[in-house]
Amino acid sequence: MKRVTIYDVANEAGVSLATVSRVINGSNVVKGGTKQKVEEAIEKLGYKPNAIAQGLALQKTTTIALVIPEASFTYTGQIINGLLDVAKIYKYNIMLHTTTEGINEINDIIENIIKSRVDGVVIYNDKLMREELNTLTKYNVPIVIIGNKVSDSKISSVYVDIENAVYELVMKYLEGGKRDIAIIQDRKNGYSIDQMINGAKKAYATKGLEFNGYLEIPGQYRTSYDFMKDYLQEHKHDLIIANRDSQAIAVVNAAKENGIDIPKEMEIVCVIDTKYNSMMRPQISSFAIPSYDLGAVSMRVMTKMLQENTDDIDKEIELSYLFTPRQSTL
Amino acid sequence: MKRVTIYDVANEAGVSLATVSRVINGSNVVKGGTKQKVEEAIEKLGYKPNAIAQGLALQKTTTIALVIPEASFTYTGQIINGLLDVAKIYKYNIMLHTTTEGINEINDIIENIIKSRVDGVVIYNDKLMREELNTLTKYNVPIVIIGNKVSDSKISSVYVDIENAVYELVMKYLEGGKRDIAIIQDRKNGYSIDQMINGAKKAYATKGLEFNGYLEIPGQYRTSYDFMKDYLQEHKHDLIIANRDSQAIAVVNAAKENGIDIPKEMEIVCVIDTKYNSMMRPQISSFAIPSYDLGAVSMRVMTKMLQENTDDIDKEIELSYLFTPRQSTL
DNA sequence: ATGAAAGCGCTAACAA
DNA sequence: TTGTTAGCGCTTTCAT
Repeated sequence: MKRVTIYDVANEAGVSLATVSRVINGSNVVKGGTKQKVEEAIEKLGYKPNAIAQGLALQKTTTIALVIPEASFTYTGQIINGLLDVAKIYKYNIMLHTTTEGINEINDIIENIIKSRVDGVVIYNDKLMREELNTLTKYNVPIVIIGNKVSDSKISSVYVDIENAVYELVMKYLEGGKRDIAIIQDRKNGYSIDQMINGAKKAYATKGLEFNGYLEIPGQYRTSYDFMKDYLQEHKHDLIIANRDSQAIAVVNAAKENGIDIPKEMEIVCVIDTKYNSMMRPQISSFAIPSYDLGAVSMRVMTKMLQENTDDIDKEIELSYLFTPRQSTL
Repeated sequence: MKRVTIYDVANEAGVSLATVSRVINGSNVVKGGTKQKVEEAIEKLGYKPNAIAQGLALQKTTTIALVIPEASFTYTGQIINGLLDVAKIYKYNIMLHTTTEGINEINDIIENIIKSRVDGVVIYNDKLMREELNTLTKYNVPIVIIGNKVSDSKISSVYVDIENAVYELVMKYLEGGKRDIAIIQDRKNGYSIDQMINGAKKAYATKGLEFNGYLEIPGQYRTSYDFMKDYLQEHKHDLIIANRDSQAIAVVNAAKENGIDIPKEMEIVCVIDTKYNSMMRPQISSFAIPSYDLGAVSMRVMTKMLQENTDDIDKEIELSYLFTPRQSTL
């Protein structure tokens, strides 16, 4: 099938290309008869407007870039779903970029994003990349950050106050006389782990105590499970807090291995959970972080930034969590 | 920052825009001195070529569309990772589209894809959408299908022979004297479920038997787990085959609930597993479907279709599986 | 080795 | 109501 352009349609319909343009853009100045003719021509030729050419002429692509860390998608998957659903409503396309480790690559991605002239970019990344973002801002690309609380004239953010979530949780346990609380992670320090630790520290400080239950998986361990299996032989805590359910599950399994009864001897809570948690026995108590909403709201904010004066919109949107007790806590 | 174009660079460097174009495209006819000047100008102005304009001029966008069913991403996530990794290598961008139920929406997506003038589209969808694909082919868009064995001049496919996988598995059990085998699903009939059933049927037929162990979750059950919990009270099988690990896990949990010992009293196998399987107790025996490779190979095939004569390349690529026994089988 | 100019397909101001 | 025309930013012959 030969490429058919707006000229072909104009010819076929016996009108000028401007008229065709008006028809496909739903202008209401076109007379019924001509509109009809044009539509028939479009139908007959199978014409589909070239979004690239439109993009050039209009200086906008109606596509936004989404940047997420490469990996499991078990968690980010929900974010993507939320984002995509809203994007669909506003007829935006999504260009997907994933980041691996390595600062160089993130620069490549940003370069790429600028070249592709997307209308905006939504970033979910556990590391805050202030410097890299500056490049984007310099080129006037509107940004929405998921998970970090930051903002300036061209940047909005949508997040959950994890620090406070952990603070409240830890406080509750401290009040209850439980003092041996640990936080586990399995990667380099990420932003959300930082927040969790801060929350715990604050809670301990409130009680005049010092928090030092920070568990980092040593490099020689392949997985959290391997580490915990060994670790739990010597240590036991009142409560272990993990970031994701996968880690919490690893702890549960390791605890079983060591004959530790959960939740009686040790309780476990995770911040983020996925559908797999619902299949676990015991099911992990968690904060119900609204991943889908994180994505959906981000995209919504983005459309706002793209339409309205950026000064008029709320640039920091906090979504709420809800602690959901399950079988891993008393 | 004002938009800087190739003209600005040309001015700054005191050359024509053609020369700038040559420099950014790595032409080797440009004299060292001028090249230097141009590069300095580019650097000074912070110029980034406009991919949209390039796309218009070159009639290609170096982006390909990826179509996947909306949902958990636990499985498709790996496919995406594979695809993205090789897309990166060949400098292709990925436009992500998800399909929900409803034929209408898939047509919207196809329309959208055609308008956006992507160079090709990779589709992973459990339903084969012959008719919809025809639209794409009519517009000469190269297509790679993941999971289905189909091909024609503009279509390639990358898949795993699930039918045969199930056939072999079922044969083994039949040989071992176990005859009560069931296949479970939780959605409308999808392509891979069809294949699984076909595989089972063939195996039974080989033995002169008829296969009728097809379990469909009735509408009134919210989840596989709810259904199985009831179902297993009355029925028990030698072997249950599930498509994904999540379903297999549901069966495991339901079996526990009913005091059925796995694998002694009932064995379970799933076709596709994710990282969560490794956390389960018992871990589900599975075929190690190479999801990542499915994505990576698809993208590789796509790049080939984009470069070479489509007649010269292998259009049906079968990836192999490997049955991996774990704790859910004897 | 470099420049001039046509063209990629479309939009939008301006004319008619 | 419709048509004409000048861009949008870049690539690529064809000259020079």
